[in-house]
Amino acid sequence: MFQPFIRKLRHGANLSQDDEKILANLIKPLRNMRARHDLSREGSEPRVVPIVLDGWACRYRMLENGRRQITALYLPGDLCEPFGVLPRCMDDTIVGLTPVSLAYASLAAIGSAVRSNPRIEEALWWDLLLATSIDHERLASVGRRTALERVGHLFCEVHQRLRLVDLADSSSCDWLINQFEISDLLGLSAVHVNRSLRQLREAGLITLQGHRLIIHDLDKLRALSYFDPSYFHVDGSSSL
Amino acid sequence: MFQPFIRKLRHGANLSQDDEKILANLIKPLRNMRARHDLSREGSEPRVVPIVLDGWACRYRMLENGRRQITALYLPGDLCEPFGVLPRCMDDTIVGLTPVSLAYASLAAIGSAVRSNPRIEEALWWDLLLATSIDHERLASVGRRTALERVGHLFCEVHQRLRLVDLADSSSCDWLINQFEISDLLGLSAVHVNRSLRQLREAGLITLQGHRLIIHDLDKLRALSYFDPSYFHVDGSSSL
DNA sequence: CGGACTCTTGATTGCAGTCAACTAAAGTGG
DNA sequence: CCACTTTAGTTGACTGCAATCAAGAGTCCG
Repeated sequence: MFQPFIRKLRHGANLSQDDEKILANLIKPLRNMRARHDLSREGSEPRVVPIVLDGWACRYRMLENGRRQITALYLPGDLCEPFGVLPRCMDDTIVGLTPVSLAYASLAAIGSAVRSNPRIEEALWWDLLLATSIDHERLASVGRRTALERVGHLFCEVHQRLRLVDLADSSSCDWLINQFEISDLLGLSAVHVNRSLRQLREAGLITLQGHRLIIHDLDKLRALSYFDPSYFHVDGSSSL
Repeated sequence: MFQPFIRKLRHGANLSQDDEKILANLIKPLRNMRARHDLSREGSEPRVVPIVLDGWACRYRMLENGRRQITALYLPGDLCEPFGVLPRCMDDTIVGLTPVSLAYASLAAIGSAVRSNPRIEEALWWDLLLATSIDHERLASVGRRTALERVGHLFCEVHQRLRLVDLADSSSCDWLINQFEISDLLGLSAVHVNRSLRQLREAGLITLQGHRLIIHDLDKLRALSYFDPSYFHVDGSSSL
């Protein structure tokens, strides 16, 4: 049940069986949330970090004129906040993009686990570093890549992230968000996302249907998108 | 000498005199670096976090075709890495945009200070939260705001950040980067940055000369850029 | 005083946004 | 089970913001 979270952290430190038990015990109440329901204000206790176990979620900022930017995408195994702190007041919102099953870990419990166990500390810091690196790579995409490259890069990123938690095979994975959501993630219009998808499809690189992404030629897709998995900070991630 | 760093952290926790002494002792070797010199591989010890004390620096990713995206801007008082971890391998580069004077704090020293002192822990986590929030706001700018709004927003952001460390008055501050660097920060071309600057100048909102930014009408500039300082997570930051 | 940046401006191009209409698919209720 | 509504995806025509190309002016500094 807690597998995605623990499977992810295995990439960040050499965890023992006992370490994993401690991590499993951190995760307390479990909830199923409807899509589009606000996750952030929902902890049964106040100072609590949401962890996605199943489904996809995101964090976004609403701008003026209805413009929206999704600032982070949360997949199974992801912490929705840094593990040591919660914002005093929310300036952005966390919602499920699909129905989500969620666990909560209290800051206090995480803190004592971190203090007593250096491998857990290492794993959680690695996770935070990965989240930052993904943020920065997205900024580089949105700032400097073309629409086609951005869309292709997003497919590569999500595929790689799902592989980290054993939720993707070498050429396919779930795809649970629609074109509007892709556009708000990448700073594009939905119409243009649609055109870029068509190009990728017609180039024979991907198929997208029934909530499933199939990548027909990963190497070509990565080359086209300038996707280099080294920013994941995982050993051997390129051959993963 | 360490003032910017400590002045910044005061916004994150209610630090006592003793807390500030501990922070000052964290900072060890001090160095002056030339502009454009790589800061990240320069710690005298290996596991060490650079802290900017004077001058401006940045982190960037080089993409193909010479495209570049600056992913973070570092002003006096800023930590250039999260305080608990260093990447195993660098996927991006940290350089000075001006001559920079730099301090280094070892991860080990930070760790023991954090463990022994909850206010220091709180302050450092707040700092990390702020860095993330600034990153996300930039992503929203680059993804969803027009060129004029982006440039105006950047002025507001830097002005606000320099106010946090008492390096700006209510209507002016240093401005140490050129138009090329602004363009790589905001995902624009340098030519278009120049045109946006002209618009802001002709609207009577700002003057930019001699490494100095003068904001003639902060309220109007903020309104035009949709800048809302609440994302700084500082109490009363709007009236700061 | 010459050379190197940096800034400025005009002309042109092109990528991506907007508007609009239509199709397909997925719910929903009689 | 089938009309009906809603949501998601698709495509074309047109527009516009920002990129690119190019040339010239200012400014700093050895």
